[in-house]
Amino acid sequence: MPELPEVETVRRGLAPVLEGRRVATVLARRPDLRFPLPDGFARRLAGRRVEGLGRRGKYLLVGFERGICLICHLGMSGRFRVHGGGAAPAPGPHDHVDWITDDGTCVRFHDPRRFGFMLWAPPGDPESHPMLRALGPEPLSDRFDGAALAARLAGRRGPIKPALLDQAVVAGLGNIYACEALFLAGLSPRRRASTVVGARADRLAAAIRRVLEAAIAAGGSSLRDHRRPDGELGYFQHGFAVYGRAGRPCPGCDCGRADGIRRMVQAGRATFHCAARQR
DNA sequence: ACGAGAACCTGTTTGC
DNA sequence: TGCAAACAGGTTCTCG
Repeated sequence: MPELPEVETVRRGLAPVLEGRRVATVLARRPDLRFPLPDGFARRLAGRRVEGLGRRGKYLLVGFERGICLICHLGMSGRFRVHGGGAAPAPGPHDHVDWITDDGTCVRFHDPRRFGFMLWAPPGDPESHPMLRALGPEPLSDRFDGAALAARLAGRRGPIKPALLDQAVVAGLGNIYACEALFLAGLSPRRRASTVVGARADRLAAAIRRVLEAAIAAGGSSLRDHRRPDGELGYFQHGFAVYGRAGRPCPGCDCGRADGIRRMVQAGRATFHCAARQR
């Protein structure tokens, strides 16, 4: 599922029910997700108060008292769901972890494909974890602009679209928003990454920021698995210009081609683009 | 150094 | 209709 806007939607949904509360009970129904659950997972969390929920790229950071921090990744199909007001529904086959807070709210992690994971962050300095340290700039931060993006793309001879999926270039883009940002910027997914400099890099950085902010405002995109923690659907999927729209007309394009949007495969992933509008 | 492809796992969609 | 192949929002490893 989840790219940056979906993870941010999850963070915003969980914060009000977790922050300031104590995790009274931890239920882990299997010992592993993508990786084994970390040492003492249930024991170390039980009874501990949640101080805050953060996010870095697609990683959700759950900060507990006394410097304990859990790094969560939703993989392709992971989702958190909040069940308030009494007993949660009986767990289904892929409901792997429950946290029951001291006011009886159940926060449940569900992940059919189990590409998601939870790991301890280094105490006191969560971002020094190897997985976070390797991340590129946070695209919604003040420091992210065309120059910062171009610097990360310098020397890359492959096409721009797969480069945008590299979390070391910019943190948080996935297949959907990489396609959408390139469309908004008018750049071909096939363009050599190192040629995205100057005004082109400015346009792309601005497009990335714009599409991510719009998606967050819409509660993310719900294609298959993504739900907001309250169970509601995101609705940014209705705002896609190109993703999943092969054979449909290109929106906002005067090229007049009824089959404006094309699908191709790059680095094993589907890429959607308008050949007339993206150069 | 970089990039393509496979692997990880399950559910859903597509195509014959 | 039925079955098998293809495909899915991610990350990491190997190989060339």
